[in-house]
Amino acid sequence: MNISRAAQQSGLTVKALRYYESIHLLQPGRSANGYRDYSERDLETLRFIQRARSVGFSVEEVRDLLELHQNPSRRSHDAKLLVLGKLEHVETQLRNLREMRTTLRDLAQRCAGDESPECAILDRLAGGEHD
Amino acid sequence: MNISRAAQQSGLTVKALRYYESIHLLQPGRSANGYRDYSERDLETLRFIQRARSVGFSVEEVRDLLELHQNPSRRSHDAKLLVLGKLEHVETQLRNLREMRTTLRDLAQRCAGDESPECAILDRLAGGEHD
DNA sequence: TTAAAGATTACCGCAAGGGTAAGGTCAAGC
DNA sequence: GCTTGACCTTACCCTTGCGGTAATCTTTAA
Repeated sequence: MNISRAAQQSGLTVKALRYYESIHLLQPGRSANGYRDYSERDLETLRFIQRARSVGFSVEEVRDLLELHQNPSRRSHDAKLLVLGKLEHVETQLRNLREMRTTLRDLAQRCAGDESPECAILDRLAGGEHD
Repeated sequence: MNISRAAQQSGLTVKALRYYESIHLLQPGRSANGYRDYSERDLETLRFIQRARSVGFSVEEVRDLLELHQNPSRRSHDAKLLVLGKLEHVETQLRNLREMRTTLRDLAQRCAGDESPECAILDRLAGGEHD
């Protein structure tokens, strides 16, 4: 199957597939005309990659996951460690974003948002008094 | 004041200050020896930048905020729009991360995490049955 | 005097592809 | 046979926000 169909069937982009080949994450075969030729097995791998990426894993982490996936003598312990590590990372990001949200809400709430130049947002960012 | 002190006093890095100059966000003066020379006003601007960045604004958004800050005939409406836009963006990210967290927790919970190769995480990523 | 500390510019690198150019290939319609 | 359009190829630059390193001044302290 050619690249655009593989992209479509996996939920990835053509650019991404070519990129994954360039970093040796997934090497499809080639047809006689030089076109990339994705097998059914390649497609399953692409779907694996897509799912892992959508959960937040980096491409390098996906590489590790794929290796485990393809290794029959793996220990589920190792896969779980990757997931727990990512989970922790996600929770850290969540905390940071919640803090940002609080501050942004606070800023927005104090600003009239009218035609006047008087603006609590800018005052605060400038280090103005808090309350 | 020289660059390292300005960095220290603003909570930014020396590299960041040089970068901000290179993109014309803040142009400090120069001493006779060619060293950058940050004034007190520059320092306040740097602190403004630091606060805005820490709340999640991109450098280009900070540029807009600075412009408003320095424009006496601004309308607070414009500043508020920037904050509300950023708030929306942060909330979108929060939703995405919460979804990732749910999936990751689900994955972790189903995996024994022992010495066996049997692993629900890898099965799921491979498109295995759900429940 | 000399060595350490701090400054300068310049360039390469990251993540994860997106965008575009210049060109080969393939199938359909005339 | 010919052309057109859709699809494929490689190659190279762009993005964000700096971090790291090198080679080269300047200043400061011992």
